[in-house]
Amino acid sequence: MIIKEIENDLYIEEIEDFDLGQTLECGQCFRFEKLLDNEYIIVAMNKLLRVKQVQKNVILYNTSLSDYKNIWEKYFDFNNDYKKIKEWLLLKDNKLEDAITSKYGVRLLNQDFFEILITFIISQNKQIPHIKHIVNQLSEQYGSKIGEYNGKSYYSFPTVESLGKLSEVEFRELKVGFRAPYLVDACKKVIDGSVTNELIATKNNEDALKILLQIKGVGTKVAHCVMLFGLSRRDSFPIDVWIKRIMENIYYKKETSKEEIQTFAKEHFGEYGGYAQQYLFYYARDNKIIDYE
DNA sequence: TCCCAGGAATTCC
DNA sequence: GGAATTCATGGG
Repeated sequence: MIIKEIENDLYIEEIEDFDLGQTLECGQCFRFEKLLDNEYIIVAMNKLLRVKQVQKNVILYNTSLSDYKNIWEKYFDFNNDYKKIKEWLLLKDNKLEDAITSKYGVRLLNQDFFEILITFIISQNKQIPHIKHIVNQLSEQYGSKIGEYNGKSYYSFPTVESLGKLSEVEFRELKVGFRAPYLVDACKKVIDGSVTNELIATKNNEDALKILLQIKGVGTKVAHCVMLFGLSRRDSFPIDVWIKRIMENIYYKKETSKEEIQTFAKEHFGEYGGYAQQYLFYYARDNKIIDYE
């Protein structure tokens, strides 16, 4: 991998195991728009970023080397060795071969804790396009304008201070429905310090989950998503309808409880559970895997 | 009209 | 203690 700063843009050359479209569209992230094939605009980390991929080269437009080193290298997980991860998973289990081969370019983004917490509380029992819409509305109304592209304005994800001021009624105006009180409770607990990034970072998995589960509306699945996407805990294994379906199809050949799948994933995939989960999730959803009967 | 969505809380038995 | 129902909202 070679990094070059040319005028105002940053060029990353010869990057392996990365596909921009797959990484953004695999379901881990909601604040992006496709501009062209292999070209996207992303809102993350209080910044607006236009990115383009041409084969194994990636261009981050209007980005300095220091922003890359301070923000984007970590965000895109570029200093992680996915060749090693995929080899480990495939050696462990060739049942993952189709998913990993098909979704070879997914990287797990290192996203902001509070944004992921709020987003995945909203996500429950919703389809991805609608989640995107609500998070964009939320940002437009309560975030800060961080830039324009093609005449369109973009807004950062709101801070906990600004969302903490909202009432249940104000959340309902964003069409979050029954999740409104959950969002109020999440903000309250982040502000009063009972559920924070810093606190959870010091805990083992079991205790970290317990802390997240204190929030109303955060159950096992959302807690695992927060751990995986918002706290970079790559051994987490969120089990939603798609994961349940594909695990039943690949491993069990019959209807199986989430508890049983959770225990199996922990034993079987260990510290790489999160990667396995994301390859499987994206593959299952993209191929419209159906319930096992 | 009915069914489902990157679920979780509540109620029922 | 596990299974069924309820919770808003939008889309197919």
